[in-house]
Amino acid sequence: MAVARRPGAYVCGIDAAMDVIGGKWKVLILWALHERPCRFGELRRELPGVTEKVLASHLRELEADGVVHREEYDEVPPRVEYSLTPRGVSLNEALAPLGAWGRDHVLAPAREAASAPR
Amino acid sequence: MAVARRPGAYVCGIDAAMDVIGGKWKVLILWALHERPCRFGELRRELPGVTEKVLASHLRELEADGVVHREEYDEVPPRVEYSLTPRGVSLNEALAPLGAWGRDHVLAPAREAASAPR
DNA sequence: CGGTATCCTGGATGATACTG
DNA sequence: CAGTATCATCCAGGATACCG
Repeated sequence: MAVARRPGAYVCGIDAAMDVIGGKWKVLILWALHERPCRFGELRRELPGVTEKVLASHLRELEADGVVHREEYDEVPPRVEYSLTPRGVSLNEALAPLGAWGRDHVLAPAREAASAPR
Repeated sequence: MAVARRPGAYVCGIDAAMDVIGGKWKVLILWALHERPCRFGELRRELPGVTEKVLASHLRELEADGVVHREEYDEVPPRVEYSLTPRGVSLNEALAPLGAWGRDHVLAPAREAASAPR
């Protein structure tokens, strides 16, 4: 993924968007920030298993893609807060149908067609 | 990605869905099949740059996830046709807003809010 | 607290050749 | 035509350590 927004070569909008959310933790970061702005340490706790390096790298990419805003407070101790930009909010909204699909078709195995709702 | 549908451990529907469409070419395969059923060789031509191995592997995973149907005709020469299942169609529909977002926010650089981002 | 700097590994992807 | 088999490569992601 590195820095999303590869030079040209997008076939359609979907793979362009995939390039923005293509990191392993990116949609989860967006999901967490969707609920409220978070500090670095908070995000780390929200995403069990992510390393600092990867979290920092994903945040920088999301910032470069204009979906995450980074607000740095020049205090001691240092404080940085991440939040969604309007673009990030709209991305999250565009992701919602996909989330619903995943819930219905991946997370809820049975109870799809019209039979045996457990 | 291997075989999407990792054992548990999904935080929300979105990353579950991401696991299904997480291959480099998967959304493009879905996009191509959305227009019409395709044979293996057709798909290969639709996706310039994909190798046979990766295409076959992605197709098998999409089939295992129930979004692609594989119809094998026992003829000479051999013929196999891939198409979307109803589940695949709904996945594609869930992907549409994301595609629209990518078009508006990644492919079309300017002309967004009312100013000049980037 | 909020990172950066290195080094490293595994899995996804690619190239090529071969088969039913 | 529609793959499979093998080998090579690339790089996102992870582990660890250190810095302002």
